[in-house]
Amino acid sequence: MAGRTSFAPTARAEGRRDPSVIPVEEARRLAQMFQLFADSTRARILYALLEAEEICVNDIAAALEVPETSVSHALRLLRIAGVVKNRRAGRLIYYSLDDEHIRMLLSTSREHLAHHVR
Amino acid sequence: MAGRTSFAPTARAEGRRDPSVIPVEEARRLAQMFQLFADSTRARILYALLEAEEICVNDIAAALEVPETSVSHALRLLRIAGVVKNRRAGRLIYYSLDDEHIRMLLSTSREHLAHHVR
DNA sequence: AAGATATATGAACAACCAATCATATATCGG
DNA sequence: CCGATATATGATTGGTTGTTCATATATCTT
Repeated sequence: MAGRTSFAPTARAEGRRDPSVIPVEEARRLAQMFQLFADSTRARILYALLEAEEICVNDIAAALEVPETSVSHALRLLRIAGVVKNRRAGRLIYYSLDDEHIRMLLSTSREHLAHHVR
Repeated sequence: MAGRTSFAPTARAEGRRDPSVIPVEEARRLAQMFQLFADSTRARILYALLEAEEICVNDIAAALEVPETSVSHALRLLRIAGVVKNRRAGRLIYYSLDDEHIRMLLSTSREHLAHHVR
């Protein structure tokens, strides 16, 4: 998969130590997780859940003005990945963020963007 | 762009308040930023920078065993987005993470994955 | 100045993915 | 049980994007 790779000594030859490299498999899973956040619809859903604690599918669709089917597909991916969880209440299914890391991640990201005025 | 949207009253009709919705434009920029993390190569680069503080292009390429040209393309995107910064030292160009939010974001994400054993 | 090293950039192509449409399942009310 | 509501899922498809190859630019050495 990797093509030609450069092994020319550069700064390492000057006495710096190698950076410890994250295992490829872990990087792949991290990237996969970020991919979930890398979509406007899913991002809007996640930030809606960050502020509302718990919302059902149709209310998300209505609030974001996005077709229910899109929301459902989006939630499915997020659910499978363990980013959101749900609970059924009759016909309604309420979604919420799965854990504290996700919440922190979302707010940190929003803060970064706020402070990083380009 | 949005197709048919459901406006059927569900939980909202039962007295819950609307979730405050993140502005579409802000969501778009957040998603765009997450997109940068959503690639194995870029993720590996970012985590390498998280641990090594500062590395030059060739050393990244060597450490990750990825062609230099890929690393360069990856760094370009990250640089434009303000995720990493660089400094030239002769022929070498050292890259590092741009700010503290990025660092926190990266470690939080890794922690989430560690705690979330699927 | 010429060659070597380090990095950047442009273009093209294959792989991936979100939106959509159609349909399926589950729960409620009557 | 039947229609309506709420949500889920499968398939298709147009658009996006990472990798690669080729080439360009910048700096150092001699």
